[in-house]
Amino acid sequence: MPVTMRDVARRAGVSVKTVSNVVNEFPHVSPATRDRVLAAISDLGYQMNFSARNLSLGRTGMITLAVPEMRLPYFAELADEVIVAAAERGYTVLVERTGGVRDRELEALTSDRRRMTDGLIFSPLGLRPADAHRLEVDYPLVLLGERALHGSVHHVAMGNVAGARAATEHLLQRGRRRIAVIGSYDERGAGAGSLRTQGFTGALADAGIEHDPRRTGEALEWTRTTGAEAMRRVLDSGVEVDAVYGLNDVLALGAMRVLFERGLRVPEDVAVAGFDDIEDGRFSAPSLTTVQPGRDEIARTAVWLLVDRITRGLSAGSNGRELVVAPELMVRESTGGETLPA
Amino acid sequence: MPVTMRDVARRAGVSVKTVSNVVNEFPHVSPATRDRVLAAISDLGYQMNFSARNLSLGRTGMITLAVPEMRLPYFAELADEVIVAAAERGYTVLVERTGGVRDRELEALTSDRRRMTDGLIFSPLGLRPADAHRLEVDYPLVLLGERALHGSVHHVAMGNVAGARAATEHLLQRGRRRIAVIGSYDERGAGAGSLRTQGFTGALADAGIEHDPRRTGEALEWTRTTGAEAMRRVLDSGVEVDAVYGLNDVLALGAMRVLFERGLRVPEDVAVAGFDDIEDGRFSAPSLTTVQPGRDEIARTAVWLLVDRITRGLSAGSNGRELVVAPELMVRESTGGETLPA
DNA sequence: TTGTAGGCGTTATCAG
DNA sequence: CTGATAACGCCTACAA
Repeated sequence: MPVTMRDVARRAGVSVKTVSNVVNEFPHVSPATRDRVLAAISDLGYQMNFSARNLSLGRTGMITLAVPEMRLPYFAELADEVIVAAAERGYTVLVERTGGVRDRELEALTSDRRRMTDGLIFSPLGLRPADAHRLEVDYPLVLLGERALHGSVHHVAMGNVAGARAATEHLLQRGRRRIAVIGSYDERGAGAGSLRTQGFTGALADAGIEHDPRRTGEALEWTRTTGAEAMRRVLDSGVEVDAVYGLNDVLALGAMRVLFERGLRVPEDVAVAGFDDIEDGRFSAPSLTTVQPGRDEIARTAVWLLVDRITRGLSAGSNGRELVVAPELMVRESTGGETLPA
Repeated sequence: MPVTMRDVARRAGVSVKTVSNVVNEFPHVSPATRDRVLAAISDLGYQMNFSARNLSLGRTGMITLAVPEMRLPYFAELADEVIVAAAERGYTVLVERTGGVRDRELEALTSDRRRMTDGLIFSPLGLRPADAHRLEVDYPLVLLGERALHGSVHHVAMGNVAGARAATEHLLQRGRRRIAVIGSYDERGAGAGSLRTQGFTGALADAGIEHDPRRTGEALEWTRTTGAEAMRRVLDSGVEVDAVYGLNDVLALGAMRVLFERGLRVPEDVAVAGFDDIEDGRFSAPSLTTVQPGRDEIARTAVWLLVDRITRGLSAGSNGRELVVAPELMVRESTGGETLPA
């Protein structure tokens, strides 16, 4: 039923190989035969069978992007960038959803489905340092966003510590001294949480400020809901707060929502800052001061590194490099910055 | 270099067919040989070659989801649901980004890359009614979110008209009479824009209210930015406004941002409502009244319909059905609803 | 219950 | 520049 190259060849009165040459824009084909073949292709409505081509070539032209969830704005925006960058390199993107759960992340690394594509861009959330060796897989892999896990695996990291430190220092410069932090981390975790917390506490320490543990609002999952809950717990503890640092933007936005409910003004009563620079924060009221981690550069770099490894036939373990993308502080209204004309 | 079934067979001292039987959990295999095969598989680290299997089977176990952009929260959340539903049916999801641009949408429908998967779930934005016949492709296709385009193609629609009408009626019930609408549409478009506008104007007409065209804020793209710009234009026209209906939530949020800038209180001075029920709206300050279109049901239904068509070998054109998912009005603070405990 | 032969549609090799 | 022919790795008959 489906039209094959053989059919096209017969129709055009040439061999299968010639059809293949035409389809793949192989240089040495005489214009005459080429036209004949193209005519046959359009007459018959021929379309390439990718499974066959992939089998023959030993590659698929697809890569997998494994992320926690699309509904987390950071990953949605990341996915957009990855898809665009991949398209530029002639690749198409299969999205795998891990939920940020360790077991599912390990599975994404080893499952059969992984074999459907040529390589993996992987943004883990639940993996622990002890899992590092699991990353030394025998196919092309590029890791995203983390540093603690690296081992010898290729990865593109963001400046978690530096970014959080810059944001915290900014709050200090605004005269805030009772800064709450929203969104804690699993101590065994290797994720952004612990790194950003390092940046936060480091900045406080440098300023000679002691952090009251009641000002820590834990949130294992990073969503608006958990951010709001954590903020409530901090406020309910009775401790005074004149600023809030959310370890990412959705946490900060959830916290800001609670401040609003409690009648606290931002930034007059409480200044707020986040991390990620998602679009929501640019349009919240007030707009959110945050750290732009260089998402587009991260995505682009990851794709290029991966494609490079694919074409050169390198697996994850060999010769891994670390690239760190520099973060940038974006000062907005929530810390008393300028009102941006959106 | 790669381990094949042949290698496993040799190692286990059986035939290739037996290995295949074990791998595919074919019932009639003696436990003894099965164990032997499994041992060989794990010894050798065998992993199935999907290209070969796909070629043989004539199917890939992948479906394509074509959407405008992931960074639009509605589509991000939709993608999550689609990925989960597809996984339940044993499928994996390739994401195609159309940008909502007509040309790219047409290309997604016909390009070679489309052939890499077994079917397509397609959410068009830029197509016009005149393009309807282009949807009668010869592979399994399920259309999302639109009604005007249907033709004879299978599709899952949301209640655009009913939802927008319900939201508008709600604003009227709150005593608002000078309602602006944000987010216009291409008149030739077949998209949600025209349908939701119908719901909006229908409700006004039923209430005997004439719509001042200065209260229409056009926005061809639906983003916070364009919503904010449209809102500014409406306000700058000098026309009075006591409510705003955003044709989707990001438009409404962008508009709300401008109201905030101008010192207008929501909902006291201006009530605001949207469409989509994205997570942002539940945590904005104030929280956003909106229409929940039944996103999870839409995604699940679309996947099941598509898989059904794939397994039954039906192409797009034949025997298309339309399923409409009922919308639900979510009343929140932006129209004076209860303060939700987030 | 297990093995053998043939084909899935393309691409690569190597003559002509 | 073009055409046979043999892989690519797996699956479905059909046989044993």
